[in-house]
Amino acid sequence: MPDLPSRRELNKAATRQAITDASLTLLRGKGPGNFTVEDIAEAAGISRRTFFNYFSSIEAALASVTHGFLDSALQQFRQRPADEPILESARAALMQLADPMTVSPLAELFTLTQQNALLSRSELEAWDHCTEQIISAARERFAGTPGAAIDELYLHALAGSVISCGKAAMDVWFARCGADLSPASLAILRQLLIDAMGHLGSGFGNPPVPATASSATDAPTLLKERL
Amino acid sequence: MPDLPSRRELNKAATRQAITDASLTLLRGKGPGNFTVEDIAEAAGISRRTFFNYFSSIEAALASVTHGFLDSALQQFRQRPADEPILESARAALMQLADPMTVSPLAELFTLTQQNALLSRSELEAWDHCTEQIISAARERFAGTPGAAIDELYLHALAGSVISCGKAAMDVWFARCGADLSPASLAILRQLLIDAMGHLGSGFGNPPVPATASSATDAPTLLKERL
DNA sequence: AACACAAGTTGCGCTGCGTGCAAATTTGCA
DNA sequence: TGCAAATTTGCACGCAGCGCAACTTGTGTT
Repeated sequence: MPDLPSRRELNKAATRQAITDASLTLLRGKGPGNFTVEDIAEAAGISRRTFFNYFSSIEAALASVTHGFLDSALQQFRQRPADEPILESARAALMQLADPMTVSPLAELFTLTQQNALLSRSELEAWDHCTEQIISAARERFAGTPGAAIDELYLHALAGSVISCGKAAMDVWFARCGADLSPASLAILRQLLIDAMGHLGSGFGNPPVPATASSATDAPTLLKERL
Repeated sequence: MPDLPSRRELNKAATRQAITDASLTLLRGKGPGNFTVEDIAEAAGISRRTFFNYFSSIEAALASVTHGFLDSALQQFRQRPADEPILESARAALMQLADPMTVSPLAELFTLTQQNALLSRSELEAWDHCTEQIISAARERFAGTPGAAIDELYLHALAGSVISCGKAAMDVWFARCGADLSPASLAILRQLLIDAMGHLGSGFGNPPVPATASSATDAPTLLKERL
């Protein structure tokens, strides 16, 4: 099953890639809302109609970047040991986002998108889709434990909160560092992810600047999870 | 300022209301996607063009229900005492959702929407918009405290998680009770909101069924917040 | 009350989206 | 090689969304 890259599959993947590439190029060049599906089709070397065979809208084509990104994070989550605290699994999975190769496309989308409300729709959809998949993944994990009845509320609230914290870290990081992808910038993102999950793990019990000073930027609260 | 309902304001409010009413009626009658802006305009007694003076799309018109709902919740949050633990404020604000008059329109939207991916876009947008407003509200509150520098990450992560938990409670409640608005059903919603905020406040430290049994449906973990 | 001005509504026209359909083209398989 | 299935493409249609220029209605002034 993993080794069947038939000609059809390859072509489809290539076309799909060509579409998203063309979309991103046009987004860079003309800015959001200033190009049409026909422009994309022409740039990708296909017909307008074929575009719609792959994506239902321009936004959807661009959101495929986000989808790919979140899917890989989810993949990380799934292959975590089942006996690990679930927040720790989530943290580890989110951590993989700080890799330059992975985060780079998304960061660019952020730059070009954030001001524009139109595009953010599909982005929200992508994050929401990921939330649902996390719920499934977590449900499967807990299904392994025999006795316990599965608490759907727990699953939904947890998955939603984890995703929210990931998004919060990205938002703050982007507001702070812009499109900077330098190692220093990525280190900040990494730390923001850790801190966000830390806040979540401690029930948001430590409002801004807990006791003594020490700016939260340098040595924030470590992630000393309950195990 | 509160007492200037000029004729123009009243007309606009009435038209706006007429549009959303007509939209909801058509949604009920014909189902999502089976009616046009022109239909709405006709039912509301206005021109197609005027519709677009109020809303940029059908979804936006329907989402005004959600917006109104969340806005009132936000209003509750803002008028909470500033020295109250912030999670408690959020819990109290979300609690007001369990009121039949308030939750009824939203519950109906849920019934008609949930299966349909098209509409949920604007719903997500509404929740996201509310998140941003919570961030602002919380930022203002903390700005009252003199010494502390404001931790944007804390704000974003907190607001996002609170909203996620509210959404999670609504999702689970709806999956469990459907469109049932009976007192018993609303009691369940109320309890789900409490439980969700409880999970959040305890850092999701108690996975499904902590120690001994006792189904989480009957006597779930109470909200014994840190004060 | 008549006026002028601002605010809101409406009709018109245009571009572009999204989709059903059927013909044309490409790929998989025997 | 030739047939069947999958995929691409052109065509056409209805509708969304918006700019624009009249037109109507509310507001405040003399």
